[in-house]
Amino acid sequence: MNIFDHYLNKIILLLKQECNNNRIKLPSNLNNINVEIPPNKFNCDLSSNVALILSKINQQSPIDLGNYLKTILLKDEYIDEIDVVKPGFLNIKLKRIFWSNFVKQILYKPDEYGINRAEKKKSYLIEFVSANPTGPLHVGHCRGAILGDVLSNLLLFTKNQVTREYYVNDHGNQIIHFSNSVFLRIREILYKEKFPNDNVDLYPGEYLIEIANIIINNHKNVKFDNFHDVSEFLTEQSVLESLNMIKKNLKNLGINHDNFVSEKSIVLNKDVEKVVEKLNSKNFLYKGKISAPERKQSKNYQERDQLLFKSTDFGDDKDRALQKSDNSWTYFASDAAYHNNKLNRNFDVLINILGSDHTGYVKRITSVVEALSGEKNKLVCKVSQLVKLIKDGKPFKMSKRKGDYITVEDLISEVGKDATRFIMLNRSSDVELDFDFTKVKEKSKDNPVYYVQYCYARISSVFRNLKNKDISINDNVNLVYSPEEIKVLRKISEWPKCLEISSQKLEPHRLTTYLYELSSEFHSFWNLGKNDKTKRFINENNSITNEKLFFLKLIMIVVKSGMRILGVNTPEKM
RNA sequence: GCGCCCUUAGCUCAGUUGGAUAGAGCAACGGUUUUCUAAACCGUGGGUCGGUGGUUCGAAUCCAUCAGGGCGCGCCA
Repeated sequence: MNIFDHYLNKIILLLKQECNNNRIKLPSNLNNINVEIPPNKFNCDLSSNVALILSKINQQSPIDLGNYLKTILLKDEYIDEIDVVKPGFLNIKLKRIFWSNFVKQILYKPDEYGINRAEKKKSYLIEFVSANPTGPLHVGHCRGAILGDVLSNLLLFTKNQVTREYYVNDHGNQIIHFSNSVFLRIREILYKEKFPNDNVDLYPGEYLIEIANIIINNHKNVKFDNFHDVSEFLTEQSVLESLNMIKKNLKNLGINHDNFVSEKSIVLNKDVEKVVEKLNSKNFLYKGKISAPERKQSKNYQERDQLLFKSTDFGDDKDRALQKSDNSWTYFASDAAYHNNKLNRNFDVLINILGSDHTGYVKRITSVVEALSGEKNKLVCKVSQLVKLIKDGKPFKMSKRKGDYITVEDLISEVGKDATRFIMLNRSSDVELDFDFTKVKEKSKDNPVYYVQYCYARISSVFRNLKNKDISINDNVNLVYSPEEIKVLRKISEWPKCLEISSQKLEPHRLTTYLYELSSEFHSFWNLGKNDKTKRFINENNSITNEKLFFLKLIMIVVKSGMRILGVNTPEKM
């Protein structure tokens, strides 16, 4: 249960009663009234702005109104005291019996904690990674991949339906260049023909040699004399082998997609023609010219009539081309077809995770989805900003042209899956992220991954050292918690709120922040036991009180489920 | 020139969707281990929330505008 929502509802109910009895006036909109986490210094459990919101309409000062509301709220069986503070906040302190019930309630249904059953559940399609099948994943793909995966976990945890999808761009010029590169590598291996290093269209990466070797070994009877003769076969095989590499990378990152949708199959199925027809019938297409880009370098731009989609109707800067000069479809056209395909599958919400280099693409694709579906926020695009790699205090850049970029494989073998996932989510996706190899590998409190894992390991060690640990929960047990323990319980009580905001805003980085804070509260409490034996978990009889046992279990539940959503392990020993 | 993102302590960043005296970590300095894991804890110092104007009981948060940084900007995918 979310105690903040719970008390907000209680307060609103009481206000309505007071209003019916003509003792106070209420505005038509009560949405601004809230019950929040109080700032740390106040030592209370809940905080509400009711008096501030209602003071105007009731023509009373917030403090006076607050004092009146206080007398009403104190009738609640679990409210211990209320302070009316400066501008007019009500700071509410709950009785110890409340915390006793709170703990028991979670332990009755540990798997349910944090899930808002009242909330409307939706079905989501999350498209993420969708890197071109022209080689293994590199660090640049990593952040978006983890973001999409954890977002999926999060929405699933809160009982929504989620489909994880990868769009395979196995069609178009890039793929031709790619399979041509594989062809030349095959020639290099078989006939010692030198691979041309000066052609910018070709893919220079070393992994192409690997792919070439696999294809040679699997198809010994195929002759690689002329690219055009084998191009179809070779493209298929090259894409297949790249996808195998990518899937292996994803697996090592702990990511599993439900679907891989092929662009080629969309094109061959004439889905592009269908979507063009659909857009045309809705009057969103026309033949016309678009202006040259405003950038200084592009001087040799030639205007010509082409088939355009009216994305400016939806707020885009310019209308967008669907056909190239050779009358083949643009990437945008086939992507429109793919999104139409998504819409036909009847999801409530579509989410695309994109890298920052695709920001310019967001408007046209949301526009076309709006045009096709008639719904404004049907497609939500989350853009994740760049990752800056740092090693030994110095940034190091990767360059795709030279083919010497850092792969996901390098990353994982260097710092491990857990640290990679946690650190990639340690910041809001809206800001650039420093990924410092030396720091991420560090095993100390400076490294948030270990800090949270260590919290779990410490709790596990208590259970290892205990003899009697199976005390069953009982309605009649009244758990009496100390102020220090209640401090930790308050943090526990914020968990459902954290989950709710994270899933509403699609911001999983809030989980890492929360887990770090919870761990910090726990470590502080742990260290109190150094000076005060009564604060230790295991007492002289090598046993544990109900309070402490349940307290530990609670923290374990939250840390474990939080880390599960992040896809990070919680080892019992460190 | 246009679009998106960012600007908060010396550094890296949170900030509960407009609230209270703005919070962490790092770095600096000082302390804590006969005791459940010191991969930890406690304390001290550190701020014009990029600038300016506006909206209101109240702004880091919303609006306008300016400045600085990042990413992108024909039919490449």
